[in-house]
Amino acid sequence: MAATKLITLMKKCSTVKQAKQIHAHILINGFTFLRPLLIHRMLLWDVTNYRTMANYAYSMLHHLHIPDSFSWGCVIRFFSQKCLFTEAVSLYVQMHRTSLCPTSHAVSSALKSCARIHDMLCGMSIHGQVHVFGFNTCVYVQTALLDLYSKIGDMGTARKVFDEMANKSVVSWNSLLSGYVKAGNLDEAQYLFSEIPGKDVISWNSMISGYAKAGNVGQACTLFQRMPERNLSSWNAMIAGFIDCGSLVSAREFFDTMPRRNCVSWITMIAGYSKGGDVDSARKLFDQMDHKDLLSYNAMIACYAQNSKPKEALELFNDMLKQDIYVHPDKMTLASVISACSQLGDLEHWWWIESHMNDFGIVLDDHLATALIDLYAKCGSIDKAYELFHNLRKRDLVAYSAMIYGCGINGKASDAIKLFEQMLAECIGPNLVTYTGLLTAYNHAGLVEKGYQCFNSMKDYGLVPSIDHYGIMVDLFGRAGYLDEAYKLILNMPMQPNAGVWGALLLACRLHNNVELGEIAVQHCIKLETDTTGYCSLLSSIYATVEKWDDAKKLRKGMEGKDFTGCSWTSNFATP
DNA sequence: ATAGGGTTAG
Repeated sequence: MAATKLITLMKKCSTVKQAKQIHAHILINGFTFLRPLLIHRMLLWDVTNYRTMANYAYSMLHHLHIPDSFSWGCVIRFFSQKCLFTEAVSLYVQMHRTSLCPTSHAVSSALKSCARIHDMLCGMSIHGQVHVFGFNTCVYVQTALLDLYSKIGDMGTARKVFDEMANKSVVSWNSLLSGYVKAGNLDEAQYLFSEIPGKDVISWNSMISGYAKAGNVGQACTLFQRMPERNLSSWNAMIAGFIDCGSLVSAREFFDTMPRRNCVSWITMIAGYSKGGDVDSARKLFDQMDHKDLLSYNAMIACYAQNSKPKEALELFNDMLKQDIYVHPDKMTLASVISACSQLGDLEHWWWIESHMNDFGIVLDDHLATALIDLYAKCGSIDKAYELFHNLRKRDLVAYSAMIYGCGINGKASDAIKLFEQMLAECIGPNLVTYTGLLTAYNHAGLVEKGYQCFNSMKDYGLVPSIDHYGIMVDLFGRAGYLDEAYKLILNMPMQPNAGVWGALLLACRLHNNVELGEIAVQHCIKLETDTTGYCSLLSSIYATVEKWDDAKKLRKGMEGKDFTGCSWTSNFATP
């Protein structure tokens, strides 16, 4: 077959199977020079299974006897366009080892990929190569470089690259602008915005979301009305801005009036309802969506997981896997799903998912491992949790807090304290969640004095104890028999005590048979919660123990006909 | 090459 014929075939070919046939012909005829062209053509396809494509492109590259820089550039650009950033960077490194001179496509795509995965080590080394290979005047490469620094928030370097650029495009301006917006430097952004020659929609949109994120919705609205042309993103930026300011109603108004909507509009709105705790409205919107993509499923599943509806989260996850057009779950899906399993204490559901990890094409990363630490710890497998914790690449605040809490609920107070000290040594500042775990640990170990010291040390880190922290302290004092201290703590709380706090006191009164405080506590509990049978039964058993039969009788009469055996409150505080 | 969307701990 002639080379020209093969080139025509290449232009028509649209499946991997056809490409393989053409490739075979190329090999038979010895037209190796046609391989880069085939790769190039294939990568222009609009296909859904990028990973298969990417793997194939990669293997083609390695079948070339001497891969040329053009082919490398094509494949690297393809990977970065399809969001396979880690793969793109590793390809660039491989190419660099062959001592080929990269194309501008290769360099700019590699820089973009570094920016997305925050691989600054690689990014900066490519920065060095930019000078070596003489891309000082290439707008694409320089803009990608500027964008890299802009994205990680190093505005000084970003500005330096920008100032030294011989040619700037509107993209370069926008890149710098979005960096200032993200850094919250609105003054600089505003000044830059006024200087941009030939602003486009993206410049306007960046400025709008800058004002909206800073809480200045009024100014965002003004710009929105003044801008010469609006696109979908302009509307979406306004919706996101309203949601950031908590005005869900205005967000919904914009959502309803916009001329067209895309997935981003829907997801922004769903996430907004989720943050506001309005799960029903979120689900209603979700059901109205025509084409649900991965991100819309993720938003809805996360909505359930974050609003204490783990069963619904898992149900939706199962629905997602059963769709006609298969939606491939990703790491973010699993993070929410693991959180749901953890809330249910359902380790077996996770094991089922784990057995499908390869099918999903998901590799465990630190983020998922942290979610798993919480799951395993909650299910009592503290050793497995420790194993995951030790295998983390980097232990951050969330990982430490999850592990400390895990130790706390598993009665390993000394481990929790050790972890806390280790965390401080690594200069990671604790937050309220860390202290919840730590206080839980002291509570389970019954270490009253140390626990109280710990509670008082919160202010050293600028932390104000929440109602839950007070609840744990009341429980700790109360169980140890320091009922007066527990009561004093409640009276001195800076906020209104809730049923949980009074309930902890009531339980302590039951343990130590204190009628006076028990009556006070139960009165507050009844005032604060509708389902009060559990509280009453606790009080009644106090009466019974101290042989106040009349009071016990009276109380039981009041509860007649009510079933309090399955009361969730009593099981929450059940003694070990 | 730039804007607008979904992840983990109580």
